[in-house]
Amino acid sequence: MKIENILALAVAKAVKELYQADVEEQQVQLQKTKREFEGHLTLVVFPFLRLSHKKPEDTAQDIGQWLAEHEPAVEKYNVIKGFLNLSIAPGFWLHVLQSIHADADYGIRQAGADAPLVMIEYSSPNTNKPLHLGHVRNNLLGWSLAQILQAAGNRVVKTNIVNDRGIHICKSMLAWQRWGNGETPQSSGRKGDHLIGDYYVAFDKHYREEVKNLQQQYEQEGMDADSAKAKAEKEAPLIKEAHAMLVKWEQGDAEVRRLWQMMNEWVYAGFDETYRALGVSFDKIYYESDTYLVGKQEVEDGLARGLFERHEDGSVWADLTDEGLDKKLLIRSDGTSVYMTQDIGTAKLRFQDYAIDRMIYVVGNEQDYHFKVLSILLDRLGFKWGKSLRHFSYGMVELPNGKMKSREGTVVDADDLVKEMIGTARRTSDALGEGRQDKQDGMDEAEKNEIARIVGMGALKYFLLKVDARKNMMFNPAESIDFNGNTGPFIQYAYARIRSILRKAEAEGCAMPEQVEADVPLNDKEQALIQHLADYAEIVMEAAEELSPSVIANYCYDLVKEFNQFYHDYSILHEPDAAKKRLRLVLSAEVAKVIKSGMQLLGIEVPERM
RNA sequence: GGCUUCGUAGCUCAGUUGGAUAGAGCAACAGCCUUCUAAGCUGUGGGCCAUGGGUUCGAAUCCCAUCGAAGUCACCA
Repeated sequence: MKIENILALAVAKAVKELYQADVEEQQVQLQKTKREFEGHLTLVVFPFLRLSHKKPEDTAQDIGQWLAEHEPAVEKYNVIKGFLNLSIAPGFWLHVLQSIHADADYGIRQAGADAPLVMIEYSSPNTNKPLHLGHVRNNLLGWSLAQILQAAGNRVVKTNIVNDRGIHICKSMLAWQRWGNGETPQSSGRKGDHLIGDYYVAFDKHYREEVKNLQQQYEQEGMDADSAKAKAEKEAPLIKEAHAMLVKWEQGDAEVRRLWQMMNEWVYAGFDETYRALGVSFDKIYYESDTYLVGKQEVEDGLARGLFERHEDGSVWADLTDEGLDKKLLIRSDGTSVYMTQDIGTAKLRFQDYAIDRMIYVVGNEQDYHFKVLSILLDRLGFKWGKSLRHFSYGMVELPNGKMKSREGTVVDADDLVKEMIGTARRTSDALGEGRQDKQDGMDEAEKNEIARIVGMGALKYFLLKVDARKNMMFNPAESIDFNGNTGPFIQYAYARIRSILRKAEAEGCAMPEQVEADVPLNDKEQALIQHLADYAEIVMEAAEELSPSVIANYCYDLVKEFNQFYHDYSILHEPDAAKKRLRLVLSAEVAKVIKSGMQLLGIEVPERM
């Protein structure tokens, strides 16, 4: 049982006996005692004043006295204003440490066969360009959320919806046809998604040129600038050709489909590589080309049931004005489907494939409105899960000079970023290796590279996950990523140091004790560490409930900070008192265990040495 | 303009059922490697928690207004 619960119970009892008043266990406010005061847990007594009819100090004194006499876990207490600071007996902390020590999967709940099934959609790339930093944030958040939900006892299905059809793909296809000379990833040595991205950019470049020329022509014919531009954007030969290609695609034209198939395969091969580097994967991948017709059918059915309206030009709309929203287009006048229609189809297929209890979409906050509408539409269409779908809305990554825009070339490419992080990690390791002691002593090249990969990716992942996902975040390519301070490598380093100590202890023949011995005295830092470890199980549940990887990240950082202070002040291997040494070995091992577990929930690996 | 979200140190960020003197890291300065890995530890300086009201024993946290930023309001996805 957790110490907070034990004390809450005891406090309720104390109030009952002292003031003859009933207090719910829930109402008892216990918080960690601030560093500058003595004690471990602090009771806020203000809520009890109306029961005691006494001053805060006296009330705290009363309750403290009672607890010290009746509750064995409370060793002593002190009162500062309305705050009752309680010191917990060392024996209790040893007991807590033992329970953590005995549980190999401490903090993790196994999902039973009847556990809730959560489907989590993330990544959702377009197949016309490579992944960038924004996608990286999405992928890492999605993966981490899946790990956290699983650790909290849910069954989790990770899914991806690939936007593999539409005008954007046709643009790349057209550009490749026109200027590609049959270039392939193999012939050019270029990663497939980048190759396709190049042609998308090429299309845009030529298209803009056409628009510019046409606009000039229209203006000379007497149009004003704005309408000339609008007309030019529609009339440019390239965009008309792309549209014609899209129509052919929808009609199933064999030639176009073959090209589409081939180029998408290139992109998928490229994405797979990036996903592998990021350490993410999916249980089930959906393709928009498979789901958009389902969505269209669903909308037609809804139309037949009078849920939607068809305009004169043939387009289909949902009227959401009674919900305080606008009217929303579902099917274009030319009969093709839009984004919303496809999402309806995808949702339907998913719930056919899985008995989903909970659906979570990891999608950027620029789509808040979209998911609000999707939820209402699914509900109206009669899907009982429509109302309860959850849009995990995360903020965008901003660059010092503004938003990332692929057209303006202000994107941070995912592959480049990964490469750069790993390279920086390697150079940092090499530089530190030249110091007083060679950290890389005895490592071969492969091992050095593997550590650089783990550390570089750890830095990147931690940087993106430690901040509150809902907020926009700033990424300064020049100086943002650091390997010191509140970073992934800081935590990984602490882990590697502990592992090193444990290896040395083992080599000395000092085996890890099965049991934590009772009656070993504890100093403040040891107690604080145990108290910190004791929170982990609750932190995991909290992270799952709030869907917040940053809760885990910040917990791990605090834990490591605490450990580092301990590590600095006390020796472990050189501790002369054998019982004390055994205790510290257990304590260190448990800190390492929790770090590893927490980092795993963030998708971050920990190195045995670095 | 309507709606949504956000505003905490020079910079990047923590701070959730309202609790003590608002915390880290980076950057600056000053210390600590002859003992377990210095990617570390210790110290100094740095704050009108955007602004103004309100709610109460108590507000960075809850409510209202104002200012500022971002997103969205497409026959793009």
